[in-house]
Amino acid sequence: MKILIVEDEPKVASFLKQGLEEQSYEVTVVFDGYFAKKMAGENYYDVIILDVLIPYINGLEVAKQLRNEGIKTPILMLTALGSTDDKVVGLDAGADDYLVKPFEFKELLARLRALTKRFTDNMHEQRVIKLHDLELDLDRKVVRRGGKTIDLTAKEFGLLEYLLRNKNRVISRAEISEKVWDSSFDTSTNVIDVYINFLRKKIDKEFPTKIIHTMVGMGYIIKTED
Amino acid sequence: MKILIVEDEPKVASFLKQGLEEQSYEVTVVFDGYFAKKMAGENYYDVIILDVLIPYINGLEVAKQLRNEGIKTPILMLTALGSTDDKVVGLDAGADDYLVKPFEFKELLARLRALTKRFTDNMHEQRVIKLHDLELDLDRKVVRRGGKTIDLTAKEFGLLEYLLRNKNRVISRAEISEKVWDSSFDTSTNVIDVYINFLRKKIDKEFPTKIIHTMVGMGYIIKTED
DNA sequence: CTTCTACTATTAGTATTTTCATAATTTTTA
DNA sequence: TAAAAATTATGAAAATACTAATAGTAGAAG
Repeated sequence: MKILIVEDEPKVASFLKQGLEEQSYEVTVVFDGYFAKKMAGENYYDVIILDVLIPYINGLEVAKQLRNEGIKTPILMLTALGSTDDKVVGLDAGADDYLVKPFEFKELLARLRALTKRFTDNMHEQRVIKLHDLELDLDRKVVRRGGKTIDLTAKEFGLLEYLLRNKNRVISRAEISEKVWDSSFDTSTNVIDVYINFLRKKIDKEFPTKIIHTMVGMGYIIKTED
Repeated sequence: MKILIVEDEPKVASFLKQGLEEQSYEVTVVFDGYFAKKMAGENYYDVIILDVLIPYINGLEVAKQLRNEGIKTPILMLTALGSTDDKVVGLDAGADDYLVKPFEFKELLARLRALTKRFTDNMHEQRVIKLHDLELDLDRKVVRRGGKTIDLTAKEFGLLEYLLRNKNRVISRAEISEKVWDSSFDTSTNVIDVYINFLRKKIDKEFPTKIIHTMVGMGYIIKTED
């Protein structure tokens, strides 16, 4: 998540930068309106934190001009001026939110979350379960290992997903039968064994570190260490 | 522009209603969380103004539940509690903005403008969905690929739109049935398969790179790479 | 009335899942 | 420790499930 901070007071700027980086945002700081426009125009940011009182071009003007250029990055306006009129002007200039200094850092964080939420909602982050060098991609329904993409059938995928969600834990055949085949366990069949075999061929065979292990008399376990 | 106001204090409610109607918003007022959920679920609103302290289900819970249901209508949270923690909780519950009572009406208006702007801006930029050399034009309801304009029927278009909005993700027939046909999945029909076939004929057949892919036993996925 | 759309029915072909027989391995028993 | 028993692995065949493709029908739209 990339953030552009536009703030000329060094104290505030470094305080923000540090705090946000601790939350693992990628932070860029600029000190005046001129650079703010330039950076926002040339780079992509998830949010812009924009102080109103900055050199050259003030924050309101920066917001207005960015919007005119069609840049829709959410803007959180920051200022020492707390009157309603100031807020109204700021919001109408194109800001999406407005925060009055001094503010508590956790409120800033909450407002940032609110601003970026809509964005991340749409960009549904891809759901992936990882173990060692193996990736199970729940959206694309494929597995990747060592750079290679491996196709699995529906049952194979279902079985591997269940095992991965329960990695480092021995899973009995009865449990697998119930959760993956959703039926009570039937001793007269060895489908599970067969599918374990299928999985091994596809995801373990050509790799030195095996991840599927048999626990004789107990079931199977998925893990990396031997 | 339609607004839902959720506020149980009659004075505040009627003050808001009157003021907003003067600004030519269409206003609906409900007095408790139960009705709020019901109305927001069944009707379309551009913004919801949501008081925190309301009967039955409090505002925070209403916001949370609406978001869980996938309703993304901007929410402006309203409350007498002004502490930072309250704001943080409110914003994290799913609110897009937070206003502390008492507030000036023009600040409310400004924040409403900011909230609806963001929303309507998004609407306008999403008028064309692209993937590779395929364009889905939501205004003209046509598809273009390789310079050619392809006409689709309503159902074909609806299906392709849904798939494109979920590109790079395997979509099950159940999901398609629910979202495109809005009915629960019925195994006794193969409409979906047939429509996939229609789409393939129209948008994939004469092009080397296919974008509709079958994942046997799982559903369909739209993507370019093989 | 004709054309178009949404859908159903059916088929053949293919991919997947399961069963089964046998081999290999591990555990138990003597 | 060696043989027997139990458990698991594997390959191939059989059964089943799934999908593509096409033709046909009812009803809406023009």
